[in-house]
Amino acid sequence: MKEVITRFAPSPTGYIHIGNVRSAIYPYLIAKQDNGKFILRIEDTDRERYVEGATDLIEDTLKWLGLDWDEGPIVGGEHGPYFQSERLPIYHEWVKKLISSGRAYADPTPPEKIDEYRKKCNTEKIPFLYRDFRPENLDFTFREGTPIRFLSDPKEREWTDAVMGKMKAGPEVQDDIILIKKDGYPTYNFAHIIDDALMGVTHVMRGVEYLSSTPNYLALYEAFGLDTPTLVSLPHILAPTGNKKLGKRDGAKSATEYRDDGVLPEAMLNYLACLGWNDGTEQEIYTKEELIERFSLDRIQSSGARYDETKLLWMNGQWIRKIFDEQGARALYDRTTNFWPKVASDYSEEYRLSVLSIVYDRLKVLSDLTEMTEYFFKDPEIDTDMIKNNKFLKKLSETDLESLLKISISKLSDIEDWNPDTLQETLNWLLAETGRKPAELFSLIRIAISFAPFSPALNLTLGALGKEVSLARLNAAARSL
RNA sequence: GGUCUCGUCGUCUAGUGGUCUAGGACGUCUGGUUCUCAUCCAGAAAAUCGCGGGUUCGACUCCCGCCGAGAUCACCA
Repeated sequence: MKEVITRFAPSPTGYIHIGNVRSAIYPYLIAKQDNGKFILRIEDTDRERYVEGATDLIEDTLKWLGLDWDEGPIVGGEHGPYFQSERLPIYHEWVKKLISSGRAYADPTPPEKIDEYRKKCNTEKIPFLYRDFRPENLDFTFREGTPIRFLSDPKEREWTDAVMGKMKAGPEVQDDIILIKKDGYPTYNFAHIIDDALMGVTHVMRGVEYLSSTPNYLALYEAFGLDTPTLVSLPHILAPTGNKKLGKRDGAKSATEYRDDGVLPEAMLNYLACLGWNDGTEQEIYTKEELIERFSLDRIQSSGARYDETKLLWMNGQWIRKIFDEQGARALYDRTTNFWPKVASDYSEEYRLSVLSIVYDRLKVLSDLTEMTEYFFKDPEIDTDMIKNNKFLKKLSETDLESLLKISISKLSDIEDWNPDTLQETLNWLLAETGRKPAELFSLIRIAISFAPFSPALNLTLGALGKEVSLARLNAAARSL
């Protein structure tokens, strides 16, 4: 058995949105499972749609997700170059082979003429096939500036798709496809076949939209005498609404946007891998290593799967907690660098770490940190309405509130070893002494020190804030009443 | 229009003829965890398995037809 070699072959036409990264994940997974190779190839044969910088975006995305490629841009490899635009001589050499065996011809027919043929077929309601309009005396010479077409041999074809199963197609879908465009660049249809063969690719994975053109690819493999790789059609990821595949028009974000919002690559990989695939167990959270071990082509769903950001976010929360619990606070902290509020930079790393340790379990995305932790780094703006309108506090009089705060301040001031445990003891004592319900006393203190809609457990929040800051804020709140 | 693909809770899915009065997860709702938010825990609602025929003692599972949705028919990939 040959080693598994797969590739991800995007076009540098802009950022790759999440609907497309799955077709990088799956090939990566099966290559690694087999200890094989994963290749990155840039299909930049459309010079009009080429976008400067798009290749960097693609590379960033793969790197972020941990999908390291064994061959391709940056890392090189024995089958390069990995940009199709640098492989023109190769395509020309191969197309010449086809021409000399009489299976490809130069076609000078202008596009306008072809459009005419097409329109004619449309009005007559018959399928348009270029081979029906093929010039009479075929020109079997390679010439610059003239498109080269494949001379098709339409017939019944059968093949197996790893996801879709047994497939067959009749001659009515096979045609004289363009191999080399007028500008000398190859078409996707032709280039990918040559590249995959030369690079030893064993599994071709791509979206289902290529299923219809597969018979043409089969004809090409046959004409070249090349082995057909295992073909794998990946169903579309559907937009949140409607039944169309997820695209940029639906606001599909790039993977890197999610990164910038504080989605962990582990969560993204996990979510996308399990969108349309499962291992048959009830497990939901998978590490990359587990995915590599468990992934199998035959369990890829054959129907499209809807993209559900809510579930991605849930999974991200799971991963945030998993990393904290299994790898420690420090490991999670290292991921949070870009997400703290600006003022946090005035504080020590140790302090930020202690804040993270008490808020991490309520983060959905790391960027929640920005708003969620502001009061740990900056005295909050006092908003007495927040106290007065609180559902537990609004029935208390101002004097009640004031005396509650006073006794709390004085008792808390007595704490010598300020830590969550001693704080809890004192809080409990205050509860007993004042006869107040936790809802009343705790709400008051919590609001007074944070003026935020929510905070971690009171003793933890006070503990992190420290004695000095906590008391100062309580005093300030008391004065404002 | 031709060709092809797909069709189980709102969503992702389990399910390969009886163990399915259809299981899990997200989301939703209800409780619990000394206040809040979140986590966590417990529980609830939620799918006549697209529809109609067959085959069979028995069908979500097999066959046929229909319907619905999508893809494709470029010198784009």
